[in-house]
Amino acid sequence: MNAPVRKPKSAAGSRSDSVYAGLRRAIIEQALMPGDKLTEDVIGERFGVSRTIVRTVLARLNAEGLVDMQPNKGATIAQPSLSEAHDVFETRMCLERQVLARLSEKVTADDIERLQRHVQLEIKANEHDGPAAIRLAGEFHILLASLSGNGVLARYVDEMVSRCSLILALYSRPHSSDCSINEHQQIVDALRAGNSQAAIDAMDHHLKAVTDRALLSSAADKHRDIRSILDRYAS
Amino acid sequence: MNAPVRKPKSAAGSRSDSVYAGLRRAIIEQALMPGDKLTEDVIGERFGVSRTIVRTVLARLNAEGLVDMQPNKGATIAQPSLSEAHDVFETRMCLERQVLARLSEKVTADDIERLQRHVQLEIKANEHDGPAAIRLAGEFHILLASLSGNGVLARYVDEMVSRCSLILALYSRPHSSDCSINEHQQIVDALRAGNSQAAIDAMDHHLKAVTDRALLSSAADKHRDIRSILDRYAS
DNA sequence: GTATGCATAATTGTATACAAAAGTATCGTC
DNA sequence: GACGATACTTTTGTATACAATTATGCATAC
Repeated sequence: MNAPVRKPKSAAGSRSDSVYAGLRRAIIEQALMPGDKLTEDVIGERFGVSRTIVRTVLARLNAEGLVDMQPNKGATIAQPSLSEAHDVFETRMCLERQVLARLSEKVTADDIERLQRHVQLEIKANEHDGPAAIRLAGEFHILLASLSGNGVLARYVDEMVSRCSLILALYSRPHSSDCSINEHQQIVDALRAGNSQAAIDAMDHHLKAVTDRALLSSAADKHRDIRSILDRYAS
Repeated sequence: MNAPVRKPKSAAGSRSDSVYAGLRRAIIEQALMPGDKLTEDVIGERFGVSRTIVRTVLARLNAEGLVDMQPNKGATIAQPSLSEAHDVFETRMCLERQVLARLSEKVTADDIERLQRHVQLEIKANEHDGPAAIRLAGEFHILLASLSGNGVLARYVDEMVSRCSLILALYSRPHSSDCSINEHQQIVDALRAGNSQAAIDAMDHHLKAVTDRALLSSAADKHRDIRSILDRYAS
């Protein structure tokens, strides 16, 4: 008997919300890539709003870790460092464990069905792999979090998941889905069976696998730390 | 061999940072109380900046859950509901457990000493109980989180702690410190002894106690002049 | 006394203007 | 051709202007 999920009604008017949603989607679907410059005028022109609006949106994305901002230099899509990536994954795992601990206490048949339908969607989207598949994989986790009934937890999970998109874009192969759908299915199955520990274990295993796929595969390929490169040539 | 703790370099220039810091401190020290109206003109006038700056600051505080904003109605100090309060405490406990799990693996003698010094500060501040005591109690947890070395985790703990100030202000006795210093000392002792489980247990017990103390009685309303309060925080 | 409309004031939402800073191109010197 | 100084362009930081919305006060009716 949860209250209807009220939307956070983010500060500014609905005008900025659509800009926010658009930019966020572009980042998460990896249309905008880490490092890309976000010039206020350009964005404002495309979305048909003034720089005032764009500015608030960029500040918000910056607070969520999706955008980097430097004084007098403007905004770019964030490029999380490897150590930051580890922090994100660790925190994400901590939060999602809690989500499953809560869920296995209170999950309803309705919830299970909704989760199962989502997994079906993922399977379908994966056949013609596109940007939608990436988004859906993340949204599975966000759905779980929102079903947990703890809004604060859900917001943090949401943030962690979207930041993972950036990490994937930086350190993993292009457009590799970060989630094996099989593992999602296992989580749903464990929840349906009412097996709390199995559900948490499945999530644990899943996120460890995601971390490995994301970071261990090609750390050296894409990410280059200028400092360490110079070190090799300084002597 | 961690990189030096870089500050988040929050989006906008240093102009807005001082307004942000001032408002935030006023909220955390409970000079501004939940429900108080935050008129953009008034704040801008007191801090000597234009509404543009104030607006970005309010949006930021809103994103952190310290300020409520409604379209065309403006901003007020947030009044977290009882259910939101529970969500915050639950999430906070989840995060702080992780902090201690990390810390007990890697804490140094230097860290311990810093924590011990902080507890001493708390003891001293508690003698002439003022707003500083409230702030210091929260900062103990923030210090723990920052020593954990996970910046993402630290940011979330920071947010949770400051939102707890609001909850305290709403549901607890005025200016009751949320933290018994004794319990802080126990955590430091457990860390010094290198006893990971004891440290986590101590934190667990502490936060449960905080939750109980927090959600006891109701607050009393007084008529306070926003302007004069802001003056104290505008420098 | 309480309620209802309307005029007025206060406040917010957004665009624009202008100054400061950063970036870029041009040119002369060596 | 490489380097550096200078003028010009672009972009950001902040204030202000103005329209739209909401709150307030006051008179009137019941």
